[in-house]
Amino acid sequence: MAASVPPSNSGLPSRAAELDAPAFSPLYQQIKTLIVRSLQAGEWKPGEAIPSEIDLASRFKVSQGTVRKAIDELSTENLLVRRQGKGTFVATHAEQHVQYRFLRLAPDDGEEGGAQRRLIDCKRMRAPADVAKSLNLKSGDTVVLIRRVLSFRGSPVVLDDIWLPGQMFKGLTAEKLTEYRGPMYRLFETEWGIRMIRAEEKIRAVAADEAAAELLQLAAGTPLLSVERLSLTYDDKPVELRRGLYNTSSHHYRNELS
Amino acid sequence: MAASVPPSNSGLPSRAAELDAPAFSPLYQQIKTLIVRSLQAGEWKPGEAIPSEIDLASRFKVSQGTVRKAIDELSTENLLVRRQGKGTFVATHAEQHVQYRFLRLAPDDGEEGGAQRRLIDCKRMRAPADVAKSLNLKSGDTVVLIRRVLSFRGSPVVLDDIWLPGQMFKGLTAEKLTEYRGPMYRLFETEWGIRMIRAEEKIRAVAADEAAAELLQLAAGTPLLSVERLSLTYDDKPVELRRGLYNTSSHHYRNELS
DNA sequence: GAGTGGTCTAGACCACGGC
DNA sequence: CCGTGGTCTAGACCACTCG
Repeated sequence: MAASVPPSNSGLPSRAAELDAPAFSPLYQQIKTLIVRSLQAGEWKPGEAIPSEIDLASRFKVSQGTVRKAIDELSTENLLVRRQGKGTFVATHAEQHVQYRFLRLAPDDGEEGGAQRRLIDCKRMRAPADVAKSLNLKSGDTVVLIRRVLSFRGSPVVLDDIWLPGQMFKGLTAEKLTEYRGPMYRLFETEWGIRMIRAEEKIRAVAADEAAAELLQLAAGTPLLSVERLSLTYDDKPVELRRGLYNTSSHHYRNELS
Repeated sequence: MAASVPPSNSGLPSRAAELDAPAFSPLYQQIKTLIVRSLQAGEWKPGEAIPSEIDLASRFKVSQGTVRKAIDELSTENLLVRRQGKGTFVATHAEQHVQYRFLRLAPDDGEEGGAQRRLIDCKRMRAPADVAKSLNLKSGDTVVLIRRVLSFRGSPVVLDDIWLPGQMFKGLTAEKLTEYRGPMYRLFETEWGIRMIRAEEKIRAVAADEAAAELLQLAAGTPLLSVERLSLTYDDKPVELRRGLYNTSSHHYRNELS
């Protein structure tokens, strides 16, 4: 970390031997990288507070303002959560102000109400080619397939097929899933230390096939929202492929554009 | 604008006579409001540069850092665009790095390729109740209804019904729409000074009815993505209701979650 | 070289939360 | 009361753009 005198870009990253590359990284960017490394290494766990800005500033030998800018960005990226007067905390999928941070489904009338989960299946198998490709696995690697249904006010609305790298999720069993109270992503954090940071979704309209129709209690051929979600952890490493079918007869997928 | 000495919240807004309200608004927030007012009033037009940070700082009698923070936020809200070495510019739907800033449809294979537009209809009428409600109009107010089809590589993919407040869009005719080259939102900016800032979408899966099926050249009953978009201008005032039907057989709606 | 945004620092003070 | 994040200032220097 460049000290007080000329901040002449003498930090850790950048300075790579790539010709004609910009190869300039501001100090606060380097601090960001260092903080993310610590998060990744588990130095501070989800829900815990990280050191205060002043502490971090002295640790990295930079001014508080520089640490502040780094934390600001990590905060807008939802890796950290600032709480005035209390401190800065590692973001978590539990106790998040909203449960189901990644589920964009909303009831047409306002009435929220929690979801009931029903586990249909949970097994280990060899990854199909397309799944392997999305998860950056070798074809033939083992994956966990979870199939489940979410119901709202008694009506089944979401059918999810969830694919996870078998290597990462050792000991994931149907029992663990059914026993656990709380969001699945919270279980992933506490049990395997895997945090979903962001996700990319591809959405289309499809007709319900026989299997889906039965599980969602509707007629085959009914139009359903198909939501394919690839969830990523630090460094944009993909760790979950989720294929959901949503019955949108009384719910909708909401999105904000800007 | 509070001068150099105690920045004791003596700005323009806040300080309202509302009891037990927080009633504290940081300086940079007040600056933000002032800048938005100028944008709204058309002091700087889309695509133009706004005054430099130093100029604005002296104009508002605050430090450059405070103006900077205000502009930073307006920039992440996509109202302004910063360009190092050149200045800060009013965001526009034209010449935006991507055309169709609000259209989240992507082809399944990477191949981009522009859209062909075909205008089906453009007429003025009394607003249906639901449309009036969404657009904050009185039922019976006149609205413009535009119906059009977007095609990619020759295949019709999107059928849009676009509802606009008649009062705001005086002189909008089918001719104007067909003549104009470039995104519709750009036309709205130049012709009526109306800028779409952000939008909210509700997405569901529906079956194609006869009319939609014919226009999109597919069988009735085919599952389609229904995208209802409410576009807002400054102050979150709704100015467009757009109901789109997307054929997602070779395209998908992409979304980023974080 | 002049002008613009971008980074970094140092220090003062304010608002909030909890002991 | 103290410690935390939040705001504001002032000034220095860097990187980018353009004439």
